[in-house]
Amino acid sequence: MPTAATVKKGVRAAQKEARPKEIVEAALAIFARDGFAGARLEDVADRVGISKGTIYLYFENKEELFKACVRETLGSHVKETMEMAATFDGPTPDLLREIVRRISARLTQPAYRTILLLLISEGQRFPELVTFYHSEIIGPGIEGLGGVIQRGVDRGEFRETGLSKFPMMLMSPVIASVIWNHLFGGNVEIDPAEALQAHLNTMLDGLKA
Amino acid sequence: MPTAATVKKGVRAAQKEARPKEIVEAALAIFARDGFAGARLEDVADRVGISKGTIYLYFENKEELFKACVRETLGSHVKETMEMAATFDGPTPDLLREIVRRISARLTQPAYRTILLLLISEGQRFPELVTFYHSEIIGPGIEGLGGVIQRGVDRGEFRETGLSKFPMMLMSPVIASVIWNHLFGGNVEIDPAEALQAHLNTMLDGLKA
Amino acid sequence: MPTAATVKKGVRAAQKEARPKEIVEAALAIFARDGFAGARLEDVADRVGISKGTIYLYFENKEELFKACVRETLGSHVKETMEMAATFDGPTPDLLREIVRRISARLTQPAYRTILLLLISEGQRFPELVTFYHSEIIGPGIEGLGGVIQRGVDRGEFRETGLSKFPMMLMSPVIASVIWNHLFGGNVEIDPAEALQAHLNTMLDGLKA
Amino acid sequence: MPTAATVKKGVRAAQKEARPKEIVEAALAIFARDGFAGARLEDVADRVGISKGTIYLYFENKEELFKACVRETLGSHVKETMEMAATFDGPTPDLLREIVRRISARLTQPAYRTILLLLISEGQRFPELVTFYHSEIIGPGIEGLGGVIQRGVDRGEFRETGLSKFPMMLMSPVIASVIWNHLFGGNVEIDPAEALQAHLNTMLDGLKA
DNA sequence: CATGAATGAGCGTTCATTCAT
DNA sequence: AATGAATGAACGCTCATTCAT
Repeated sequence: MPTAATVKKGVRAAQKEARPKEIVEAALAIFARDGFAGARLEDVADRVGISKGTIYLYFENKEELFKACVRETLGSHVKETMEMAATFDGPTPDLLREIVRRISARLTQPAYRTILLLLISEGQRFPELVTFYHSEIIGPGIEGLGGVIQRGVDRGEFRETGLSKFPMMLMSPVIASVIWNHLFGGNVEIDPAEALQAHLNTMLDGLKA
Repeated sequence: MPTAATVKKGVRAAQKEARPKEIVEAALAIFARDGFAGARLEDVADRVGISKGTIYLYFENKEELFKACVRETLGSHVKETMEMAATFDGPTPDLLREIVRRISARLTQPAYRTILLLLISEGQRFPELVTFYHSEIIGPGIEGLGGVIQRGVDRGEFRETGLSKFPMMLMSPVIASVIWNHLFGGNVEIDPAEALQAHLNTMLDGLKA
Repeated sequence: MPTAATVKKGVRAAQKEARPKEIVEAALAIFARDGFAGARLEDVADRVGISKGTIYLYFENKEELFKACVRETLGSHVKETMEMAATFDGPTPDLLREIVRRISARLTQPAYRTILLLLISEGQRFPELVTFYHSEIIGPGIEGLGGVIQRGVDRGEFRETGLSKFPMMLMSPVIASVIWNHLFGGNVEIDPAEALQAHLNTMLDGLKA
Repeated sequence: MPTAATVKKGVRAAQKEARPKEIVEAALAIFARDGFAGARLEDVADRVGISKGTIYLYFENKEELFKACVRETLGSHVKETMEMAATFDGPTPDLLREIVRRISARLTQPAYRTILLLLISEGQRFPELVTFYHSEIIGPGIEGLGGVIQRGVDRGEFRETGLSKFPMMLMSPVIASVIWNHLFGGNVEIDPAEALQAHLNTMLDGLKA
């Protein structure tokens, strides 16, 4: 039976456990707006409603906070998608569309987009993050997409084209439109899904055996 | 034939005239490495072999120096390419290949790549640069590529596809590969020309009427 | 009787509350010695025994610190003196002596002298301070002194003289002697009180009806 | 017969001789506006229409330039006035009025006012200037005025008052009104001559035997 | 656990001064 | 004599980080 004290403690404990996530979320917003060097930890603290010092109870320093932002957001979605692909049982074009759609959906989520853009900007300064990103996301992604294209060729659905060498290029319209919207969003917004659709349509026609 | 006097004068004058370009080149390297906020003007100065104060003889402040870097590097190459396209007289696929090849060649020049990446990172903080970039490069580029695709459709060489709505997506593999190499260059380098080639081959097949 | 806790808290709180005054005092000394432009905030910090950055926890910038010095020191003494004058009930010469003595006492306090001299030096760069000074000190002072002279004339104690037009000129020997001592103090010090006495004696004789 | 060359040389020589005075005049204006520390030599150079470096052909450094400004402007007017006084042959009040009027006229000349204010602001940093000022202007002035007052007492025109001890206090309304106008000139301008007149009238009545 | 006052290293910018021309 | 490009020391201000409470 929880006493008043233990209840309080429970609230506190819950708060304490939620803190890192709160901080990471706030930090993500500030890093997105100001870049790594330009971001001020005070702005992060203000956004969470805590004091600057508190951040240091959960993260060693600014750099570690940044890394946590990236690691936390990335997750292992691609791996799961690829596992799905392995058991897929239908025409390869449909499979390809589904895979690309999934990755694209992920890439265009606000938090993920932010991370993508931050990795582009700050990647050089955080090689371990890039390595992490590569091993978690990019490597499996390439392998998976490559496998699917090969499946299409093997099943006589696709011609043999240079694309098998650069399967990640299938994602290029999504990446390009994310960047496009980030830069020129104010003027002409591109719908990444639509751009991707158009791109895929053309590509799949081009790939057709 | 220059006299001693003109030579002497020339040395001074030449040095002075060369300064801004030297500084911009050095700044470009430092900005590329450290970002705008992270860059130290002292590093720029050291790279040129001058003192920090000298930078201020040529640029009002850090921000103006950054803008100068962008403006200087961008130039008006796209416009010229598009003017070429207007007078081209042959099969549209060939024209498209040539245009994309040219833009791609430009985009993959080291200085230009740097600017591209810097615009992605810092564009939010320099809206006028983005506007400038849009009006000098992107606007004409879209218009030009769109016209060429339309030309193909008009001449019965291309089918009508969604691509006419997003002509800039033709460049997406180049942009994606530039970013790819920037991030993962250490691991798996993509040759943008080759990636582009593969992409174009597939696309043009897909576009074929 | 304060418990250990309140004492502890008190020490902190007291320290924090005392900081602005400490800084202002130190700044006053440095500004007096070096002028506004010549003063170094590091000297101010050293004088208080804090670090440069700490000043910025209490004052927005050098200019605001300077303004705070002036505002803090000026106060509203003149107004109070003038209110006293309104209820005075005796011969006007005695009243005039008392008023001038009071203002003089204030003007010759070290901090006040410093401010007076700083206003002379830097007033042009801080028009709002001058306006503040005028409205707090000078305006009421003129009005008050003028009223007292008029009182003397009305009561048949003073002749009508040009002095009614420039009542602040009654203070001129004090101002002049403050400046005199500031400049030549090392050589021949003037006792402002004595100078004022001599001046007033002569003036009051001259004013006598 | 001067050739074109010698004429040119003559012009140059004249120019060269005029330079220091030009520079001092410009410097005076800048020092008056910005104070010693705040003044920029480039502003001085711009005002003359020369380059920064040229100043150093005529003055060792900023400090010497400042000193030159003061020394050049001060001159020895007081001494001459006092010599006049020695041969004056009429009622002492008239003599006193004349002397004070002369000094006052000098003190209110723009250049001289500027110097007076600069000495007040910067005197502490330039003790030798203060000494110079004292020996050239103040010392003779005190002695002269004191002598005149004594003359009045000796001739039975003045009473013995404390003023003989502080003869420079006779000038206090002029000094005070110069400062007054410097600070509050925008609001209520005082005519130093008129203020002096009023002051003298009262004083001389008060001094009357 | 949380605070926030304090630190101090660091950077952008200025400007008196120098010196090759 | 005059220039003006270049220097470099200095200073205002910021902010990640620490630590006593």
